[in-house]
Amino acid sequence: MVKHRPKHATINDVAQRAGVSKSLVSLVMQGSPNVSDTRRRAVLEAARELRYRPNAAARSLVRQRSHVLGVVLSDLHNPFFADVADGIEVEAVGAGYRALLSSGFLDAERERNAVDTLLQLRVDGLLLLGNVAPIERFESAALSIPIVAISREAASEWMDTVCDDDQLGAAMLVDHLVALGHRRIAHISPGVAAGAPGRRAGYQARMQHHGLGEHTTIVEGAFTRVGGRDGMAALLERDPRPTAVLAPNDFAALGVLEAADAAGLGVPGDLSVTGYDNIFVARMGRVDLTTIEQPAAALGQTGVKLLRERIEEARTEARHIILPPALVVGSTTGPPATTVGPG
Amino acid sequence: MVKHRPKHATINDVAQRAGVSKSLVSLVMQGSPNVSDTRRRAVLEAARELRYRPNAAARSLVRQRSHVLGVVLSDLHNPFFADVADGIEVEAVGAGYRALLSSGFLDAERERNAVDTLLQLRVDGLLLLGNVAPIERFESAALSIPIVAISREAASEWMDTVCDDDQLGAAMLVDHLVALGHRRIAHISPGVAAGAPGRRAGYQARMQHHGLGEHTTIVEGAFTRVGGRDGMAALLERDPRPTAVLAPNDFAALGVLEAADAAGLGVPGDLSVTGYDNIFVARMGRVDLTTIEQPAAALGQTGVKLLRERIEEARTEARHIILPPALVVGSTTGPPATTVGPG
DNA sequence: CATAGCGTTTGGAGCGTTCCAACCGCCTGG
DNA sequence: CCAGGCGGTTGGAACGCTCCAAACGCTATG
Repeated sequence: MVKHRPKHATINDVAQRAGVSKSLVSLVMQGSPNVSDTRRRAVLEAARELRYRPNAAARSLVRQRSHVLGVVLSDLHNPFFADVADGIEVEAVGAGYRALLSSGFLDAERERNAVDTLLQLRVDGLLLLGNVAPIERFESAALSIPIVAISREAASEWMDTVCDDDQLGAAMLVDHLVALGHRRIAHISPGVAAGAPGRRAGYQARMQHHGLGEHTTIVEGAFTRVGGRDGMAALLERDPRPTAVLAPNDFAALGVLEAADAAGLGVPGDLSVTGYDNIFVARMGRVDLTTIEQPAAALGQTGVKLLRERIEEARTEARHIILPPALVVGSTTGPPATTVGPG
Repeated sequence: MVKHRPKHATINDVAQRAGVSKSLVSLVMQGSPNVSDTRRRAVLEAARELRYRPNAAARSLVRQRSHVLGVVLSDLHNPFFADVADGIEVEAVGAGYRALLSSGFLDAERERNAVDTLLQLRVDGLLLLGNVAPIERFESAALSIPIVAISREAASEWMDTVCDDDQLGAAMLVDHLVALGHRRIAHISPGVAAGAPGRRAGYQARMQHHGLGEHTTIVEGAFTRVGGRDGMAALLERDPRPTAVLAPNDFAALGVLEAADAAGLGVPGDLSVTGYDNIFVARMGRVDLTTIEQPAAALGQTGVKLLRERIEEARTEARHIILPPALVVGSTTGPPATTVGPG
C-alpha cells in the first residue's frame, strides 16, 4: 500500500520537473498568452503528473484578493436561506468568485465566530444571511471589509443591506386576514433577529390603520418551529383567543400549525395561520400555507452585486435595497368561525 | 464620511505601535506564557486599536495547517445534510477546527469545482456529504488530502467512509411492508448517487428473501421532490400498480406523496409510501412519514474524528464505519387495500 | 569576579505565490 | 553594421506570518 502523502507539490516542483523557471509556471497557470506552445505543454504535463494545485493561501497573500465571498447563514436548516444561498452562488460564480458558507446556528456568539473565521481567511466580502445578533456587532468588521446584510432592514452607514419590504409584507397579511373578517389577529415576533422588527412594525401599523389597535397582540417566539409552538402556546392562554396568527416566518408557522393540531383546533376553521418566506414546505399540498413570498434568489444576487461594487469599484457610501414581496394565499386562512355573514 | 479602508493592519503595524518586535506580537497572539504582562497589555491594546486580525492565509502558509475542514454538501436544501453538518461543526469546533461549507448543487461538475476550491485553500481535511459524482472522481484528491465520504457505502482504499447501513435500512422497510401484507413493492432509485446503491441492493435482496423477486420494480428518480414525482409518475403507468413505494429518501417521498395526492390515491389506503432520513418535515403531523432514521449528527461527528486521525495521527490505511439505522413508523404505511384478511 | 542559567525579547529565514524589471535571442529597418 | 523592438523567459523582492537560534538583562552560584 502506498503511503499517504499529505505534502503538496509547489510551483517550484513543477518548474523543476518541466525544466523551466517558476515564473513561467506561474504564467502558464494564469493562462498568459505569451508562452510558447512547447513550454506550455511541458508545464501542464508536469503539473498533471505532480497533481499540482496552486496554493490559494500564498496567492491571496501576494494578490491581496482571495476571490472568495463568505456567507454566514443564521440557520442551515431553514430552506429559505438555501434559496438565497443559491442566488448568491450563481451570481458569485458568474463573476469569478467562490462562495464559502458558515453557519451561525442561530446563536450570536457562534455567528461572531463564523464572521471572525471568514475575516481571518481574508475573504473579499461578507454576506450576512438573517443574522440574529444586532447589526452593530458587525459594524467594526465592516470597516475592514465590505459587508452586505441580507434580510436586514436596519440601515447602517457602514454596510449595505438588501431585503424585501417586511413592513409591506406584514401589512399584506393583515389586509388579507381583515378582508376575511378577522379582528383578533395576533403576531409572534423574535425580537431583534433579522426581519423581525420590520414585520412587527408593519403588523402594528396596519392593525392601527384598520382600527384594530386594541387587538394588537404580540408574543415572543423564535424563527423556528419550536419558536412557533412556544408562541402559540402563549396565545392559547389568552382569553379571548385570537382567530388568526401571523407567524414571523414559515418555520414558525409550521410550529403554530402543530400546536393548533395538538390543541384540536381546526385550520382555518378555528384558527387562520400565516407564514413568511414561502419555503418549499409551505407549498406542499398537505400544508398549503398562506404566506409571503420573498424573492430569495434575487436577494442573494443583489447582495453579490453590491459586494462587487465595493470590491471592484471601491464604492464607499452604503446602499440599501428593498425588493417587493408577494402574497401567496393557501388554505390555512379563511373566515373566522364566529363571523356570521359578510358584515 | 470616513473613507472605507480595505487595508488590513499587519503584525508589523501592531509591533510598531506597541514598540516591540513582530515576534513578540506573534507570541502574544498565540497566547504564549513567556511574555511579560506589560508588553502583553501593550500589544493587545495596539491590536485592538488597529483592529488587527491575524491573516489566516499567511499563517497557514508557514504552519502548513489551516485548521479548517471543508464540507461539500450535495444539496443545501436537504435538511438531512443540515443535521449532519451540525454534527460536523460541533465536533470540529470542539477540536479546534472550523468547518467551511460549499454546496455541490446536485451537480457533478459543480461538486468538483467546490472540492477544487477547498483544496486550493488548503483545508486540512475534506468531508463529502452525499456527493452525486461517482466516488472515483475524488480519489486523486484523496492522495493529497484526507477525505471522508459520508453516506457513501462504496469502500475506497484511499478515503474513509462513514454511513448508516443502507442495505439494512432498506431491508427493514421491506420487512415492514411485507408484514403489512404488501407484495408489489416498488423502489425509486437515483443511480450511483450517495446512498442509492446500498438501498437499492438492500431492497432487491430483501424482496428475494421474501420470495417476491418477481415483484421487484425499480424506476429511476433523483433524491429530490421532483425525482419522487417523476418516479411515481412512471410507477403509475405500471399495471398492476404497486401497492407500496420505497422512495430513496424523505425528499423524494414527499414528491411521491404529492403525486399520489394529485392522482387521487389515498395514503396509505391505496398506496403505502416510505422515505429515508427522517428529516423534520417527515415528522410534521400532516406528513407523518414512515421512514428510516439515520444517526445524522453521529455521522458528522464520526466523520470529523476520522479526519483528525489522519491529520493528527497520520493514519494512512482507510477506515469504513457503518452506523445502525432505525425504523420510524408513521401513518403513510398500512395494509394494502386489496388484501383481505391476514393471509 | 567570571560563569551559568533563566525568563524574555529579537532578527532572520522561509512558507508558495505574483509581478516587475531585466534579460536573452532574433529580426527588422536605417 | 548597429540600434531598436519584440516575443519569450527569468531572478528576486514582496505578501504576513511562524519559529528557530541567538541575544539580552538579570540573578544565583562557584
